[in-house]
Amino acid sequence: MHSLLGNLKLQIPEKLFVKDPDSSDLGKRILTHSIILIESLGFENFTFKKLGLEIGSPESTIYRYFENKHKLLLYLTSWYWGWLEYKVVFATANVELAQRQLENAICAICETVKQDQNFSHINEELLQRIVISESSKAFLTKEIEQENKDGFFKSYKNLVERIVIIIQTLNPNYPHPKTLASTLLETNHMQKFFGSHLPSITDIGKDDEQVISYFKTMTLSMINYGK
Amino acid sequence: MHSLLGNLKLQIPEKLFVKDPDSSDLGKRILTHSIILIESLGFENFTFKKLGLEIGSPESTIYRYFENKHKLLLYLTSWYWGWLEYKVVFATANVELAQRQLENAICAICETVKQDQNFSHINEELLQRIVISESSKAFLTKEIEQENKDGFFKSYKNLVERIVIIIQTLNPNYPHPKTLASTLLETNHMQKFFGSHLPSITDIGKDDEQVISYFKTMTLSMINYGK
DNA sequence: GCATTTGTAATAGTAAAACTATTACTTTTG
DNA sequence: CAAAAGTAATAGTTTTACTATTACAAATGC
Repeated sequence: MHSLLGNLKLQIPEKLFVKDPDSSDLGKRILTHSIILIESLGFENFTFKKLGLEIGSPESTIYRYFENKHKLLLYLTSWYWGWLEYKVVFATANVELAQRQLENAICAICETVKQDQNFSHINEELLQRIVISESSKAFLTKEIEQENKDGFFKSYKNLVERIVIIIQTLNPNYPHPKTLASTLLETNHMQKFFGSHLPSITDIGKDDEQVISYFKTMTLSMINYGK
Repeated sequence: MHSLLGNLKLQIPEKLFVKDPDSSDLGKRILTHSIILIESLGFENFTFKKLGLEIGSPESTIYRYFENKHKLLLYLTSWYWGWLEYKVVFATANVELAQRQLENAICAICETVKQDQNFSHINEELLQRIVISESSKAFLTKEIEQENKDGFFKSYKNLVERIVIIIQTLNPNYPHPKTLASTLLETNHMQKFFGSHLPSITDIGKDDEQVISYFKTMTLSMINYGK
C-alpha cells in the first residue's frame, strides 16, 4: 500500500497554497519540517521564522509557498484526510459483506500510524498527532463560511461521504449516516487526546483495540437499532 | 431555576484569575463584555485592547483581573460547565427511573439556551455559542499537562462525573461510561457547529429535538447493548 | 487626623509575531 | 546572449501580547 501511495499525488485545494510545495525540493522541505516543528512546538508556538531557521531559509521564502500558517495547517490536514480516504478505500476494496466493510473502515480510521521507514517527505505518524491536537483549530474560525466556499474542507467531506456510503449499504433506512460518520472521525481523535492528556474523562487507554471495539459496538448498535 | 442560580456563586479554579472578576463591578463588566466580544469577533480576533475600548478602560486594567486571554477563556468555559452541571442536577433531581434521569440530563445538555431576560451579568446564550466554537482551543494546547495539574479543567471533569454516575445507575456493567459521557458533551457541540457551518457533513439541523433524539438513541442503544 | 497601606487605573512603553516591500541573484527561453 | 521569469535574501512595518512605572483614591491604623 505504501508503495502504491508513493506514486499517487493527493489532490489538495489549489487556493491553499501560493506555490505548490510538492513542485520543488524546497517546498517538500517546508512540508517535512513544518510537520516536525508543529508537532513538537504546538501550532500556537509554531512560527514561519522558526521554520525558516530549521530549514536554513529566511522567513519570507516560506511566504512564497503559504500565505500564512493557518493555510499551511489546512494544507497538512487536507493531505491527511486525503491519505486516510485512500486507506479506507483500500481497506474496504473487494470486501463483500457490508458489515465487514464498516469494520475494516473503522480499523483504518482508528489505528495509530506507526512507520519505521518513510516512503515520502511526509511523516504520517507525526502528521496524525498534529491532526489529533490541532486540526479542529483549522475550522473553528469565523472565516469558515468563506473557506468552505473556497473548497478548503473538500478532503474532509470526501472522507465523510465514503463512510456514509458504507453505512447506507448496511442499512439504507438509518436516519443519521452523516452525523455518525463525522462523529466517528472526531470522537476517535478526541478520545485519543483525552486518553493521553486527560485520562480521567475517558475509559480508553493507549491501545487502539479499545477504541476500535468501542466504535464497532457504537456504529453497529446504532445502525441496527430498531431495524 | 434562574432565581435559584442567581443566588449561587459558581466555583471557579482560583489560579484562573489574578483578581476575582466577580468581586467588583468592573470585573463583572469585563466578563459581560468579553462574552459579547469573543462571540462576535471569534477568539483569535479578540484582544484585551478591543475589550478595554469596549468597556472604556485601558488594556492594562484587564490584566489586573486576567493574566492573558487564554485564562479568560478557561474562566468562561469553567463557568459554563459549572452552570451546566447545575442544570443537569436540577433536571435529574427527584427522578426515580434511571433511564428517565439520563433522558432529562441529555435534554439539559443539548437544549440551545434561549433567554429573554438576563438574571446576571453572564449572557448564557452567547456563552454557549462561545463554548461551541472556542472551548476546545482552551485544552488543545501543549500546556494541558500543567494546567490539568493546576485544576483548570475541574468543572468539566465534575460534569463528566455526574453523567457517568447516571450511566452507571442504568447499567453498572457498561464498560465505557466516561467515554460515552465526554463524547456526549463534545459531539453535541460539534454537531451543532457542523449544522450551522458545514451542513453537508451532518444530518442534524438547527432543531434541538433532532440532536436530543439522536443522543437518546445513541446512549440507550450503547448502554443496553449486550446487557 | 493624618500617615500608611491597599486597591484601582492610566501612560507609555517592550518583545515578539505576522506579514510585506524591495533588491539581488539565478535560471529559463526566445 | 539579452530579456523575462522564477527564486531567495534583506530589511523593513504593523499588530499583538504583555509589562514597568506612575498617579490617584479609598480604606485602615495608631
